[in-house]
Amino acid sequence: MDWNDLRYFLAVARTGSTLAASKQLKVSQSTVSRRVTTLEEMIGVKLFVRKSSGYSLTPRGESVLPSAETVEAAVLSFSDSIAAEARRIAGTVKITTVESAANAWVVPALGLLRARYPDLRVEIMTSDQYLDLARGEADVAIRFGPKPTQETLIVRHLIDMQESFYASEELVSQLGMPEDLSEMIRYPIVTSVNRESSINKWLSENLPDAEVAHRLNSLSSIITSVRSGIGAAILPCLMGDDTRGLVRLLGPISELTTPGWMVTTDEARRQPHIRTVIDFVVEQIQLSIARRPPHLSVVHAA
Amino acid sequence: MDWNDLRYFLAVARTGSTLAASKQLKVSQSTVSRRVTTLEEMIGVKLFVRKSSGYSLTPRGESVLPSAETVEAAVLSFSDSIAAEARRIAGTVKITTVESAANAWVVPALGLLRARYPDLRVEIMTSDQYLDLARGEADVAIRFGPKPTQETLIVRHLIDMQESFYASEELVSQLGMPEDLSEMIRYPIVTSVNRESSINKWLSENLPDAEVAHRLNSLSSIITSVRSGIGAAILPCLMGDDTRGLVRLLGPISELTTPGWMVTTDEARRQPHIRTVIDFVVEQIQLSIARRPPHLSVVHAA
DNA sequence: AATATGTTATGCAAAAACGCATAGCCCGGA
DNA sequence: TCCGGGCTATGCGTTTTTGCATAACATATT
Repeated sequence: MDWNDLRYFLAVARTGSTLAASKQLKVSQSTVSRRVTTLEEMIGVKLFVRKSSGYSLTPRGESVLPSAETVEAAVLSFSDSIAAEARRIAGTVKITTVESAANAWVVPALGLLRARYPDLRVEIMTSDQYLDLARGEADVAIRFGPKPTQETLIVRHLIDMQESFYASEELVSQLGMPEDLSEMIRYPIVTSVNRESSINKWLSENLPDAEVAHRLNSLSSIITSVRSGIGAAILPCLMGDDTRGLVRLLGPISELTTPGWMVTTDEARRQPHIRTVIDFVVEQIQLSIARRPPHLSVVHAA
Repeated sequence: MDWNDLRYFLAVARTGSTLAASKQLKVSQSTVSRRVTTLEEMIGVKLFVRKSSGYSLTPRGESVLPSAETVEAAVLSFSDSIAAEARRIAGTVKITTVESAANAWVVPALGLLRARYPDLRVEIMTSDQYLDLARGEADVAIRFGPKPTQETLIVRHLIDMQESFYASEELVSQLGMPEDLSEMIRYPIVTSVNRESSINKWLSENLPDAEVAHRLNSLSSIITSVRSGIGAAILPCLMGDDTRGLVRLLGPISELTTPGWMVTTDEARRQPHIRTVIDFVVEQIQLSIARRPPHLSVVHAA
């Protein structure tokens, strides 16, 4: 016997028709009709009399209704016990990371997190500087670069952040999709003002003749300029892949791949609400990686 | 949330592995694995820790286990209340009908009837004579022929019993499948000894030149002789279609089609156990008609 | 009386679930 | 150290389930 069928039975018993029940259960009327029939066949009891004005309970149906309601109450209590547990997770968690990771991972996860743990608050502080976890400036950080080594920090490897060239679809159709790095000189480059950044260093080493059209000081403004077709830029795949209108030009640049880390302190990790957020965000990151379309999968450039 | 998933949760919690649970639930291991994962995603709680030695409950899983067991108990009690109701249906019911209907419908239904109503006994008396319902010689009769008219009897139309020519597959491959009635003269005929029977009358009118190879006095012996390849016979489709090795030669013979009736007395019908048997048998007959293969569907001969 | 609303059951195509087969992991015993 | 047994997860082809569209029917309303 199918336990789910009891829901259909209850809904039809209450609404008096498979059509009304289907709306309540948010399935099609045909499904309700068929599930109820299947249930009757399984248990060998006609529960309803079918008229063209609707379904009404037979005496036998009437007599088993309380039993079905007991099941429903038990399931509700099961759900409640989970929700109650979730409510015990409460408090505020401060997360710090760079703009791209925040937008790609943390912010999108917030909706589901809140649905699941209504009493949890998250504060996100995007910054290119490292906030000091030990001093309590934040509870959790997602950081990129070499693995943090301070003994007081608890570090968990997340994923490598890859960088790649991006340009607008329009620009690509004008200038043509480059086959290898040398062809990138066709593209004007938009990049950051910080000449010491690893991206700019890589550019001057590997693409010294490129025409740098503009230098901007924030990632989001670089993205905007790329979308508007001004030129190509090296962007984190995290952002480039999720930005409509942008096309990845070449594979990820292996030299610019940097590992990402979930960092926290032992003290913070002991607090249930912080731990909950960490686990949740890590899980969401794994999921978002898993459902990435195959053509954007993580492949190192040749 | 899927109520069924609670069963998978319980089974895995009890057996300690998806493989063992799958055997207990008689589904595949992959299904168990996937259902549990889906449940966890739905409720947003990791219920198990997965090791290659099996699944073991997390603290959260441990804490919701009692709730799930409550649901299970409620479902069990639901089933029990149905079984208990069925046990209240008890007694002996005497059914009389002809051999073909008994074998085709009543006997096959007995297994399921007994599973559903363990305290119900059925006695089947096949007879070509009508037993007297009013005198209590039987409680229910399935009869063929013109609609019974006695006022004291309650009559319900079942289905028309059709008759058709049958022969063994072997004989058909020798003599060839007849295209129309005239070609039936190729076949030796086996029929009943009773020259007044409607079948024999029809034969002498419609196939006067047929060679009657044998005359036998019981339907089952006629069938046996047809199966052994002695000749063709006009048989009820009910029996011919369900007998392995027999092939229907032409469409049903419309003149020989006789309506079938479920007959009982008002007094008998008032008794719950008799009524139960009637309803059950009628239902099974409808089902057996519904799942008849299309090439044997009820079509009148041209 | 015609019409609109609400209802059921069912054919058909799309979507989801399932089982099979398999690769990989871990642990205990030869 | 290697093998065997029990376990998990997952790709793939097949079966089952679902939703959509529809026809048929009853009921109330215009």
